[in-house]
This record gives sequence, C-alpha cells and structure tokens, in this order.
Amino acid sequence: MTSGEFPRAFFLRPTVEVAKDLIGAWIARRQGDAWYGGRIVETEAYLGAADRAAHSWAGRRTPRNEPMYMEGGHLYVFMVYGMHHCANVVTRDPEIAEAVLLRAAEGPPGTPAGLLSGPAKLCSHLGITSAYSGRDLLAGDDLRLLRGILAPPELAMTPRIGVDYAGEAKSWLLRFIDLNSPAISGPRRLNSAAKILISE
DNA sequence: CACATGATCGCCT
DNA sequence: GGCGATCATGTGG
Repeated sequence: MTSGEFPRAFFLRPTVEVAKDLIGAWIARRQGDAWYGGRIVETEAYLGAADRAAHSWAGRRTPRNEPMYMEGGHLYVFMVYGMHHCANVVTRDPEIAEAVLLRAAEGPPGTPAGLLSGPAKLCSHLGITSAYSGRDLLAGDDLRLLRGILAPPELAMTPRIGVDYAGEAKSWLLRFIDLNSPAISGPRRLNSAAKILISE
C-alpha cells in the first residue's frame, strides 16, 4: 500500500468500495503548524436514493444535504441531535448522492483511548463542524485524507448503527470495521446480529 | 455487558 | 411540531 493523497478517481468509485478502502486510511487535521488525526477504523456506506437511511433517500435534496450531490471527494457534514456533528466523504459522480460516514479512528499512541471512537467524537476532537460541509478534500490545506501506510486491515461488515427507522435498509451490511482495532465505536459491537468476514 | 434515558436544536414536512 | 447517521451517565444482571 502506498502513501499519499487519494486521487479524485478514488472517490468516484462505487461507494461500498470507497467505504472499505477508507479503513486503514488516515484523516489529518491541521492546527497551526501541527497535524492531528488518526487511522480510520470504522465507516458506513450510504447509498443515495434507494437507501432509506440516507439523507438523500428517494431523491431528497435540501440545503443541508446539497454536498451529497457534489462530485466525489467533497465533504458532507451535518448536525444531529442538536449538538453533535457527523462527517461524510461524498462519493461517485455529481448528482449521485452517496457518501461514506467516518465513524471511528485510532489516535496515535499516547492519545486517550476512545477519543475518536464515534462519528461525533471524531468530529468534535478534530474540529470538524458544519463549516466544512461542501468543502473539497482535494483542495483544502487543513483537512486531508491520506492512504494508509500499514498492512491492510482485516475487515468485517455489519448492519449500520442508529438507523432502526430505515425499514429494510437497517439490516443492510454497510458498516465496515477493522477487526483488530480497539477503537471501534460502541460496546464491542461485533457480537450483534449479522457479522461477516471479508477476504481481502 | 445490556439496556434506558436525557440533553438540545437545526432541519424538514 | 417531531425527530434524529450521538453520547454520557445511570441502573440492573
């Protein structure tokens, strides 16, 4: 696995592929001269108009989710529960409103365990707010995604978290985790219903 | 560990 | 008006 920035084409691929391949990638945030961040260990795919759990379900298009309709590689950040933010990487071509939710990352050694374990905690501690919604990840200079430099992770897939309202889509296996990471969100969320190993 | 609850407000119907 | 792509805390087993 090589290191460095992802090219635009990476984000234009099928959303599930992007969600898988972002496991093991790094998210980096600049604060002055220093960079902070972590290794992404948990993502979820949101599949646009056909996906009842997605904000773009049934073609919904509002000021809030407008970034989902942008070209892959942009950021879609929204607020939930009036107090938390969630960050998504938009995928595919313009007008195809799909995205990958960044759910958890592992901080460098020495950082408190669980600091980035959860979509809202990740945003909070990396300072990602609604101000970043609609931004192009390939254009900014203070928030970047970088290819992983470690061995490819062992992946598992499970249903997504917190989408019980989504009918049939709630059981779709669109959550991807690094099996060996201690930083997965929630209380050892593996043992619930469906879990499948993926052979890389 | 599993589950339940409250906080809190922007966004959409 | 109602409802979350969450989290911290509290209870009980």
